[in-house]
Order: sequence, then structure tokens, then C-alpha cells
Amino acid sequence: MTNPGPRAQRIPEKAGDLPTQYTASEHEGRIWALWERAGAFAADPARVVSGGARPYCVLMPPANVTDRLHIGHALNGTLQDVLVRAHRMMGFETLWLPGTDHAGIATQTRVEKRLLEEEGKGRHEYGREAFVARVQSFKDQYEATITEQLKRMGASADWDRRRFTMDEVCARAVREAFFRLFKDGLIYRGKRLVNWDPVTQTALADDEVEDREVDGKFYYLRYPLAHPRDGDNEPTPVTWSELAARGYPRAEEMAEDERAWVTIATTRPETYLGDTAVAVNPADPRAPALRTLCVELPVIGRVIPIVEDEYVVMADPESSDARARYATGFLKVTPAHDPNDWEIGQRHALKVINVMGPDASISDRHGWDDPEELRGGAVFVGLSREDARVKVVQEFRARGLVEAIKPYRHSVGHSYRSHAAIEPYLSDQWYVKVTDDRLSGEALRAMADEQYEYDPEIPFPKRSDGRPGRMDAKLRFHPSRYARTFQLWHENLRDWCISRQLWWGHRIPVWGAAAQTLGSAESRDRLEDMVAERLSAGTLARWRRDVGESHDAFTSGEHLEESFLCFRDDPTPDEERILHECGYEQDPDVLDTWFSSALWPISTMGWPDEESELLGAFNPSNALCTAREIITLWVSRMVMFNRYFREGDLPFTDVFIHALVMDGRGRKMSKSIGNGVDPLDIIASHGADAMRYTLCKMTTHTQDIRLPVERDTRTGRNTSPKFDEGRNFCTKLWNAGRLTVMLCARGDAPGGPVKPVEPATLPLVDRWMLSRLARTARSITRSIERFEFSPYAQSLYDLLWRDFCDWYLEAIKPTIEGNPSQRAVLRATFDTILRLLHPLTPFVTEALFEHVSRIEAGSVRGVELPEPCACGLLCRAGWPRVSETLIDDDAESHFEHLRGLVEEIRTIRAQHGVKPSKRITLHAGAAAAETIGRGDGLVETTCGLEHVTTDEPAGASVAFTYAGVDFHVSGLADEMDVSAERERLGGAIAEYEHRITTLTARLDNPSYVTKAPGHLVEQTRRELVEAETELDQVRSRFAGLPA
RNA sequence: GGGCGAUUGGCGCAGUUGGCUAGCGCGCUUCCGUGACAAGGAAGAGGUCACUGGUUCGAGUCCAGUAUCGCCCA
Repeated sequence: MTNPGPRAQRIPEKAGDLPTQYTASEHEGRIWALWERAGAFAADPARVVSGGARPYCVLMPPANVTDRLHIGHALNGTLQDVLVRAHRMMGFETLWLPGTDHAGIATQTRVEKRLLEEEGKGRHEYGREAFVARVQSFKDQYEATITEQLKRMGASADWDRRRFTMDEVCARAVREAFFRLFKDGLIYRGKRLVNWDPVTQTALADDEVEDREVDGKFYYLRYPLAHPRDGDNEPTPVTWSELAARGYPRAEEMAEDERAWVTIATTRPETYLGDTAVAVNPADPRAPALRTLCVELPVIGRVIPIVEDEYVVMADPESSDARARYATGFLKVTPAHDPNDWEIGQRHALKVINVMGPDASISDRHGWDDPEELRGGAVFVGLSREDARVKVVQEFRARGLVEAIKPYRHSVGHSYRSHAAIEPYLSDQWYVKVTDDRLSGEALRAMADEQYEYDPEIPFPKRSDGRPGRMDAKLRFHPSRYARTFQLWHENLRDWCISRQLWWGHRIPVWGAAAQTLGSAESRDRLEDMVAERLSAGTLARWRRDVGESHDAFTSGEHLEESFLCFRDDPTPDEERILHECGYEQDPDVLDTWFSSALWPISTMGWPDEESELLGAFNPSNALCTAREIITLWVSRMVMFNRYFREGDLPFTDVFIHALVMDGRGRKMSKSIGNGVDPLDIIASHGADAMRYTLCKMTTHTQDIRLPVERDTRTGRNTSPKFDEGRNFCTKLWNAGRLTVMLCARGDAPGGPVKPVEPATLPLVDRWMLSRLARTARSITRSIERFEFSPYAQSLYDLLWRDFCDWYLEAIKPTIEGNPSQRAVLRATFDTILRLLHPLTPFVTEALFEHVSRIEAGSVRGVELPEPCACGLLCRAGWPRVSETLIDDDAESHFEHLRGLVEEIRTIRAQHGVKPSKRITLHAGAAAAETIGRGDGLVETTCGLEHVTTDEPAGASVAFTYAGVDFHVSGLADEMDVSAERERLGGAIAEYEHRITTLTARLDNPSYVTKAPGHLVEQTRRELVEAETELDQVRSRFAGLPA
């Protein structure tokens, strides 16, 4: 480190130049500006492509533009920045690619809400284009805020490469990906029950639905029995006597001329309007008697069959299963409004009657239009589902058909965005066939072999084309248990609904029409020409869907075929005209946000342009840092898409799953509770480095993070005392730097070229310090590789505070002046610490480096500190290479021995109330004195000794034994404090006695002696002998005390 | 319902293949304004490692079960 560059010519700093405290706000802005001006975080893909450097790339999970970042994002960002800064220093060509996500439904909902509050208008009053423009400006605002927050945290991302999921580059990738999947038959349109959010009026993916416990009721409704309809005649009622004749259990107990009924139990009476069957378990004793019979739905008069299906839970009041206790054995089947009923409907070919509109009110315009039924049912049309429920129960009650109502607590799906109860809703949606082996199979095959759990029950997904089905990629999760989450998800995957009835998002590039209906012969010809031409050019994909007989009543019986055209690029105005003439319309829906997020690893790098340097240099990327729930939402989809579009390449090789940040009471941070924390608030109260240090320290592989939140009454901002630790650490570091600068400023500067200092020739403390340095450098480099963030922070804490400050700096104070070798060690050590620490606390280390890098001192053999690039900044300096030859076991054990002695003496001083400034004398035997002497003054300096002597003490003294050797200290006071000494020795006796008991017990156990490893038994024996001698000595001293 | 995690001094947490006289930070007690640092220094007090069994010479650590809390997916 002697490189006498231009900086080395400058006059060394004086201590007075540095204040005694590190005030983060005085440095952070200035240092960020230095980094930015130097372009320190810009990645150069050309260096990778040309083979000039190894790549390291982290993709920042794009933050939603719905809101400011909270402390959870700060954690996420800190961990990534640690990885990125460390690898940059290690010489990798490093890219950290930042960006934001348009977050379709979340953003649209927020903007709609805001517009409604501020301007009293809904989105339809603006129109699509104007509304999207409003969302756009909302997005701009939050994107700027988020970027600012990340920069203030010190995020060393390549900001010039920032992307947004809806910018042009990303949109192109979305368009191309959709086209290819469509062409390859991996996107289809399906009529299914979807999770419908009636407030935002869009379909939701399964994972956007949250289950919540709700206090509801079970309604017991009687459905009158009838014979199947005979033509248009009124249905014929079934009486109890008739049922009795059919062998229906206990029917004879009923009034025989009265009309018979079955009782169904439901939590949603309003859906009875869409019932198309009643189901009973075939094993139910009542089932045979009911075969061929129907029920007649009250009020609307629909006659529906009774079907037998094993799904139906049989009634059992004694059962431990709540469903059986509440069940009657009869289940109303509403295929259009319940996913389970949908399945039953499919099995029994039942009609599907949708009785609700998109806002979940009862409607006669979305599939329920039987005029006869509507005569009676008109009273329900237009009611909300809640009002309809009340009305239905009223109508049933008026007819004596309500048997009971019981309270019932059950879980109901709610929209994660609007929090409205989800309505299972029948609609046409686009799906990605992720269950296809080309997608989910590839995701499983991506897993690193040692993380995949083989199950003999589940055959390993072999490729459909017969290529080997072994793991061929190396996707690893950290901690490894999350691999299981990933695996189970893909083994139980369902197709992914990707259309959203929103305006904010990527519009689905499909034009659709009922194929046989519209257009003149001429325009149809022109359409066919256009299609043929585009098909051969590969810019269009077509799919015809045979929808058979429509479920919708208004087209019932009609055979339908629909035609869909997917355009690789936008149709020309001419083409659009033809499309319109032939009845084609572009799908009004947009894609699920995760569709564009899934492409993030490649879209941000320029895909589908395969020539893109970024793509070639940095895909696959290295580490992805994210939270647990993201494994299924995002990681899975990125893996599937990256492999599909990039011939099996992974989006990244390692996934680190970090903790969830909760408040002090273990609750998730949320807006509604108001326990969220803005990182800028913490930066204001503690500084960015303190925040980063603390978050990192809390990141272990098991625990979620509890963060007690306090409101600072002075500023009105949230803060947390948790961050004090980080702030204290920064202050300590600052002062260590301050002292280092001061100590190095004294004495003569080395004149001319100096040979590197040879560690073997140095005093004990220096050899010990270098050994500790080498050990720590090795362990933290390993911690970073293993995503062990807490041990990384912890070992640097120990190195800086416990080793460097508490012992090294204290020990060298008297000797460093006029000792260039020691100055070299001091400087090299502190410089190394700064570098190792930089990824964690970048601002304070950069600020100190400005001073430390100017220190003139020689180099130390074995400590290589590569100079920063031209910018001279620590963030572009090389990772320290501390040779393992510096690890010196002898120096460490000698040092530990002396440290123990020092602590013994300090304890005696404290117990005898000796003032810190008071110098005392240590009396030791010749051998011990020699050992102390080889410590080069360590003992004398660190426990306030006047000197060490082999003479017997003349006046009052205190005797003690350390490591089996007798010592005395004198000069504590004029007279010995007898009561203090009695207390001290009494405590020591108790301790030795306890020790001897446990050691003796261990050795008395014959199996310990025979079975435990020999060296352990030996050690135990040695310790026992030592303890026994020392106990004897302490006892005799205690006895010898004056009364 | 399936999967995963946690339970260690007053509080927040470490403890990697079993060898521990169980560590760290905050807080607490006593002393110290000493020439880096009071956001500091020195010395202390404080824990039957949730519970019950098992394996082992030896269990905070491994196994089984119980209880409580939490997360993810249905």
C-alpha cells in the first residue's frame, strides 16, 4: 500500500480536522454526489462479452409504483447492495438493474380512489385514454419518490439503466412473449369460474385472493319436491305419502297429503336463483327414493333434477368435521357461482345459469333470462348480493320454507386489493397453460439436484421430447428449505388466468370475433389475404375456438365458433379497418401484471433482441433477493419464461429469501395499522449506514424481524431504537478512524521507498492483529458467498470494536510514535476494515477513506490493498487480499493468555476500588515475567502497570493465581482492603468448587473415560488438576486474611 | 387441510457437522469526564435453552410427541 501516488504527497491530516461524532447527514449527500459524478455504478457489458471480466448481476425486484417504499424494501435493497458492492470490489463487472412495476390493479385502484375523492369522478367519465394518462402521471410521481428513497439508502444500482414494466423496451418483450406463447398453443381462452372482484370489476389470479374468517350464517331452506316437468305443464308435486311408498326413511311420520321437501343448507341463499340441481350422496339412505325426482325452486318455479354425487358431505351431528355437523345431506348446486358446484355441474352436464352482473348484483342480462322464471324472480333483479340474500330469506319465510338459521364462522376469499368478498364468476378469460411440461416441467428441471426432493410416488417430470429428464440447471434457494416451496408449487400448479378487466396495463394483442357472422364477401376476402400474408411472414397467429353450445341462455342451442388473431406487432390502419369490418375487436382487457414481471430478467436487457450485449453478458443473472410469497408469484414465472424464451437459460442461479419485517408486536407492517416505517425517517434519525447495518445484522436464516416502532414526538416521524446499535457502530468506526489518522500523523514520514514490513519481525499485538484480520477477512468473504448477512455484520463488529478498538489501539498508543512498522500495520489494518465494511456501511467508510488513503505508511507483506480506479473512491477500490499466512496461532494463543491475565488484574483493581489513573506493580515469577515480556508491553499498557518485577512485594499486596501460576499486585492502596479481598476470594472459592464438582462427576463416569475421545478426557483431567491446585491456593489465602 | 419456521437472562436475537464453564446488543448495578469515542471506557448481576419422553459417555444442538405463536399455499 505504499503506492506513492499524488495523494501520498499531501500533508497528513491533523486530528483536529475530524469532529468527534459522525453526523450522517453531513456526509451522505456529498458522498452520493461523488459516486454519481464518477459513474461508479455503471456496468459495462462489453468487458464481459470480450472476456475481460466475470459478470455479476442482480435484478432489483421492481417496486410497485403504488406507494413509497417501506422498511421491508429497505431491507431488500440493503442486502442486494451488500452483494453488489462486495462483488464490484472483488473485480466482477457488476450490474444491479433497478426499476419499477406498473402493478396493474393496485395502481389503478389507488388512482381511481384518489380521483373519486378529489374530483368526484369515476374512470368511465374520463375515458380510457385520459384515465391512463392520469395513472401515468401518478406513476411518474411515485417512481421518482422510490428512486430517491433507494438512492438515499445508498443503493449502488446502475440508475441510467432503470426500467419500468410498461416502458417501450419492456412492452416489446411482452408483446413478443405473448405472441410466441399464443402461437405455440400455450395461451388459450377459457370459460371458467374466475375469482371476480365486484368492486374493481376484474378477474383475479388465485394468489390475489386472501382468505379471511367471517361470521356468517348457515341457512336451512326447504326445496319442495316435484316430478320432472312434462312438456309445458305445471310440475306435479310429490307428497310425503308418495315418498313413503318409495321407501324414503321416516316419510310416514309426515302429514301424508302434504307436499314433500328436502332441506338444503347454504351460506349463500341468494345464489339459489342460479341453482340447476340438488345433489345428494349416493350412499345416503334417502338417495334411492329420490331417484328420478326433481325439486321446484320456490318463487321462480325452476324445476331442477336431484343428482347423486360423492362430493356431498353426509349429515352427522356427532362428527368432528364442522361441515358434517352443519350439513343436511342435500346440497344446492349453483355451477355459475361456486367452484365446487361448477365441478359437480361438469360431472352431471348441468345447465349453468349466471344470475349476477359484474357488480355482483342480481341481473337478468348475463345468462338468466327465462321469461317464466323472471315473472316471479323480478323482485330480486337489481338487488345487491347482500340485499338479495335478505330478500330470498324473506320470500322463503313467507312460504314457510325456512327451517333454521345457525351462526357459522367460515373463511371467505377477499380481494387483496379492494378487500371485497370475491365472487366466483363465470367468464371468458385468457390463460397461460403453465401446467404444460414446457413450462412447469422446465421449472422443476431447473432445480439444483441436491435441492430437489425425489418422491417415488411422483415420477420425475420427463421432457415430452424424450430428452433426459434429469436436473439440467442449477437453481438454488437460500435458505435451502425454500426449494421445497418452489417444488410443491410446480407439482400442484393450475393454469394461470392472465386477463384483467383493467385499463392500466399491457393490452392483450388479440383481435377476436364470432367467425361466421360479419363482413361483406369482399372484406372477408381481404381479411383472408391479410391473414395468409401475415401467417406466412410469421407475424400473426390464429386460433379458432369451438365453443359448442353456449351456456348463455340468449344464444342457447346455437353452435358457435370464435376466431382469434394475435398480432406480433400492431396492425396497420388499413388492417384495422378490415378487422373492424369483419366484426373483429381488440380484446379490451390487459395482462396480469406478473406477466410483464415474469419477463423482467430478459425484457430489461433488450430481449427479444438476441444480439443485445446486456443479454449476452448478464443473463442468467446471479442472485435474486426477495420475500417468501414471491417464490410462487414471481420467481416461478421468471424461471418458466426465461427458460422457455432463452433455450433453457435460467433468469438467475441463486434465490435468497429474506425475512419479513414486522412491528414490535409481531404484526406485519401495514398502512391500515399505521405501523409501517419509511426508510427516509430512519435515515433522518439514525443515518443510512446505521439503518443498513442494523437491518443486515437482523438478517439470519431463520427469523422474521421484529422492529419496535416509536413515534418521535418532536419530528412526528416514526423511528425505532433498534437502529441505535447501527448508529453507535458508525460512531465507533468514525472515532477509530479519527484516532488512526491522529496516530499516523505523528512521527516522521517514511523517506523514500520502503520495503514491506515483515509480519514475523513485529511485536505480539501487531502479529495478533494481523492474524485476526486475516481470519475475519476469510470468514466474511465466505459469509457473503453464502448469503449469511448477520454473521457478516457480526464479525466486522467484533473485529472493529472488540479486537481493533478495545485491544489493538489501546496497546499501540505508547509505542506507535516513531515506529514506522507499527504505523504500516495500523494503516493496513484499518484500511482493510474499511474495505470489508464498505458494502455494509458505504457512506461512513467512504468518508473515512478520504482521510485514511492519504496516510503515508509502508505496506505489510501479506496484506494486498488494490488501489481504487481513477476516481479514487473506496466504492471502486479492490477487495482486500489478506494472506492466510498471516494467521498466527502462536500469536493468538499467547495474546489470549496475556489478555486473561490482564482481565484478572483489572478485576482485582475494580474490586479494590483502584482509580484508573493509579499505576500498580505486578510481581511475577521468572518464567511468567518472561512470557509477559514477550508481550512487548501489552500487559503493562492495558491494565495500568507501573512495571512488572520478579521481586517479592514489600508492602501491602494482593495475591492471585492465574493459569496455575502465582502473582501479586502491589501499590493498589496503602493498606489492603480486607473485606473486598474476602469477598473476592470467597467468590473464587465457590467458583472453583463448582467447577471441580462437574469435572469430577464427568471423570467418575467410566463410560466417559472409555468412550469419549482421548484428548477430551485428557483435557478434563488437566482442568481438574488445575482447578484443585488453584482452589487450595485461594483457600489458604482466604485463611491467611487478617480477621 | 398441506408445507415451513419459531419458543434461549427484563427486551430483541446468535449459537453452521452434538464436546458449553451457553454468547451478542439494548436495558440494569458500581466505578470513571483518562489525550479517539459518554452514541464512550472498566468491572458486575442476571438463563433448570417452551414442555414430555428417547438416542448418546455427553443434547440448546439429533429423534418422537405435546403446547403456544407466526408465515406461505390450498
